[in-house]
Amino acid sequence: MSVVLTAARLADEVGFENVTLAAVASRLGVRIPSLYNHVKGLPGLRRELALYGIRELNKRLQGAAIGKESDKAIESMLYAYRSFVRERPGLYQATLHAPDPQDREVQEASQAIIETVLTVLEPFHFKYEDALHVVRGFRSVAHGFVSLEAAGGFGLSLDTDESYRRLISVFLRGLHCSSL
Amino acid sequence: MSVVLTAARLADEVGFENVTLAAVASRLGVRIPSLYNHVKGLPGLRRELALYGIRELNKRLQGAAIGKESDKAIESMLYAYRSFVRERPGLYQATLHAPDPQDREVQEASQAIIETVLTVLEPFHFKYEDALHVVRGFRSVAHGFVSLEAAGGFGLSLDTDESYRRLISVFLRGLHCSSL
DNA sequence: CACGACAAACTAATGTAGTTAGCTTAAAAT
DNA sequence: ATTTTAAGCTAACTACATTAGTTTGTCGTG
Repeated sequence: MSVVLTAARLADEVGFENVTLAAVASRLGVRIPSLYNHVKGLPGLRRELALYGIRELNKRLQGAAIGKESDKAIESMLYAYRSFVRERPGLYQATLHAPDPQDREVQEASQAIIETVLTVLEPFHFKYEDALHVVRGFRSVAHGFVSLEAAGGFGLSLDTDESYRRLISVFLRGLHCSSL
Repeated sequence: MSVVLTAARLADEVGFENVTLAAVASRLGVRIPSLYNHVKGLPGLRRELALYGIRELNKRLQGAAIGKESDKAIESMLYAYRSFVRERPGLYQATLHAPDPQDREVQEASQAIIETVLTVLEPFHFKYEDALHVVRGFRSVAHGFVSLEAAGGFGLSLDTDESYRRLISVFLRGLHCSSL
C-alpha cells in the first residue's frame, strides 16, 4: 500500500501528531530513509495527508447531498461531516495541519469543498457574498462541534448526538428567521 | 519568569507544537534538565499550559459578560473568545491538548467555563439540560470559527470580521426563533 | 555557629526521530 | 547491450527528551 494510505491509517489509530516516519516505515516493513523515495520527508508526508484528507472529506459531503435539497441537504452534509471525522479522526486532523495553507493544490481542494457547500445553498438564493459567509458558518459549526467532541472536550454526562442535532437545528433556524 | 509563563509566550510566537523544552530552557538562559525541577517533563509542561490557558480564557469570558445580559452578553463573550485566541493563539492551542482530559484540575477549569456560559444563559430560562446543549453549541461556534480562522482555513478574499458577526447573528436568531 | 534539608542549577549519558549522503540492485526504457 | 530509474539499503549527523548523579547556595533549626 502507498506511503500516504499507510500513514492515513496510522493517523486514525494513533493520532496525527504521532505519525512518525519511523512508525510508517515499520508498518511498511522498510527502513526509514526508503520513505524519502516516496515523500519529501515528514513535512511532505503531512502535506499529502492533508490533501488526501480534504479530498476524501469533500467526497463524503458531496455524497451526502445527493438527492436532497435545502435544509435536508445541509443537515445531511453536517451529519456526513461528523461521520467522516469519527471514522477518520487522524486523517481529519491532517486536513487542519497543511504546512503551507497557500499551497496551490491544498487551496484548490479546499475550494472544492466550498463549492460543494455553495451548491446546496443555491435554493436559498443568497447573494454570492452572503452565501460565502454562510459557508464559513457551516464549516465553523461542523468543525467546532466535531473537533471538540473528538478532543474529549465535552463532558460525558450529556448525549452528544442530541447536542449536535440541536446545534444543526439552531443553525438552520438562524438562517431562516430574519428577526433581529 | 516562571517556566509556564515563558512557555505560554513562546507558544504564542511559534505555535504550541513547536514549544520544546530546549526552546524554553534557552529562553530562560538555563540548561534543559534544569526545567525538570519545575515541571514534569514535556507532558507536565503541556498539562500546566492547558490549565493556565483554560483559566485565562475563562477570565476573559467572565470579564466580557460583566454589565451585559442575554443576547448582548452572549455576543460579547463570543467576541471575547475570538480576541483571546487572536492574542494568545499558542496558549489557546494548549487548551485543546490536555494530555489527559480526565485530569481533575483540567476538568474543574473546563467546568468553570461551562458555568460562566450557563450564567449568561439564565435570562433565557432554559431547562438545565437544554442549557447544556446550548453551551455546547456556543463553544462549537466560537471554537469552530476561531480555530479555522487561526489555521488560515478561510480564504483571504472575504472579511472575516463580517463572517463572524453574521455567524453570531445566526446563532442568536436560531436560539430565539422556534419555527421548524 | 554549625549542620542538615532543600531548591535549583549543572554535566554526562541514553534513546528516539528526522535528515542527508552515498551505495546497491533490479526492472524498465532506449 | 546499455542506460536510466525506482526503490531499497547503511552510515553518520542533528535535535530533542529524559534520567541519573553531582554541585552549590540558602535558610531554618539544633
